[in-house]
Amino acid sequence: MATTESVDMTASAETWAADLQARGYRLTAPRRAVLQALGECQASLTPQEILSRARKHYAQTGLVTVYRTLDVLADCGAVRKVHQPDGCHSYALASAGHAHHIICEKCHAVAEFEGCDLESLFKLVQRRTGYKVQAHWLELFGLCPACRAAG
Amino acid sequence: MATTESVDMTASAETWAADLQARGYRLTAPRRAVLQALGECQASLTPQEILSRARKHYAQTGLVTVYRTLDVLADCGAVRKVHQPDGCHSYALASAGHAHHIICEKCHAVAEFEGCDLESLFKLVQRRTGYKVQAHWLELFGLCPACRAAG
DNA sequence: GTATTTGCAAAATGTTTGCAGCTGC
DNA sequence: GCAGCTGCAAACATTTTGCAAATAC
Repeated sequence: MATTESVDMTASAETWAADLQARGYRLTAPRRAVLQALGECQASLTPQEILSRARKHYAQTGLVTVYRTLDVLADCGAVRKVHQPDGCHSYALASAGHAHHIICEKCHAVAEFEGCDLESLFKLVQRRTGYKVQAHWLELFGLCPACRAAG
Repeated sequence: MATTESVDMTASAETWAADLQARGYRLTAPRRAVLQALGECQASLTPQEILSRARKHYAQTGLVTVYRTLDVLADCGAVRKVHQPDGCHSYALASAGHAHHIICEKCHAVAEFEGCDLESLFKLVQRRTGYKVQAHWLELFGLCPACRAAG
């Protein structure tokens, strides 16, 4: 029903909303709606999906604003683009810090994990290829607990 | 000019060409041109870039055919889509087997490496998140030997 | 009060499809 | 010779841009 403001915003959505303001961005109704849409869904969403979910919170939201909001959120590190073999046009709300995704191949739910210890791998690759490793990107695919249970 | 056949095709391009035929696909001039374009370039290429390089080998090549050839090659496992933070619209010729990419952030050269030992990480993630890990995807970013030397 | 943000329409970009003619096998 | 392949043009989907009205602060 959204009585007034950030009512029933998930914790992470609320945190990022504050972050947005701290950076001098204005906290508008559409932006709040996008954050809520992303926050209440544990799967990654395409801009279109974000739009339709955001409209449940703020009906006049436009697709263009979704794109622009995603830009702003990416700038703050609040969203990550989720890359999947069959397409990389979906976004998920990020938690703070360096993290990786594990994505359910069935329902596309996304979970994050940290603490990847890849240092020894980097050393090996560096020795083999001659490249200097500066960044990395790791995504896992599998089945989430719910889909495992379902069958 | 292309005297007759697979003149000056790189080794891997030639291997994949044979593979294509073995699978019942026809080995046509445009397909050969696309394979050559990918084979002689160690960086990942967008469809547009592939087109212009392929035209050096077979001038009438069309963009549509590049897309269709990439589909066919992907079906054979001959190309991999290279995902980068700033876009995932480029392709690179693959070597056989499970492999990962390391991509130069400066010149976009791509090298492959194998032998990622991530089993222990998978176990950890599985325990922490409850997901069953089925596949993974790892890409490293850094500087290739040439760009390192260049400063 | 003002600079930022919005939504619409339109443009730009990237990819796919329909179809008649060409070509590898 | 014939199925598979090609190139063109056109359709389609997705993302970006221009601009006047709306709104957060």
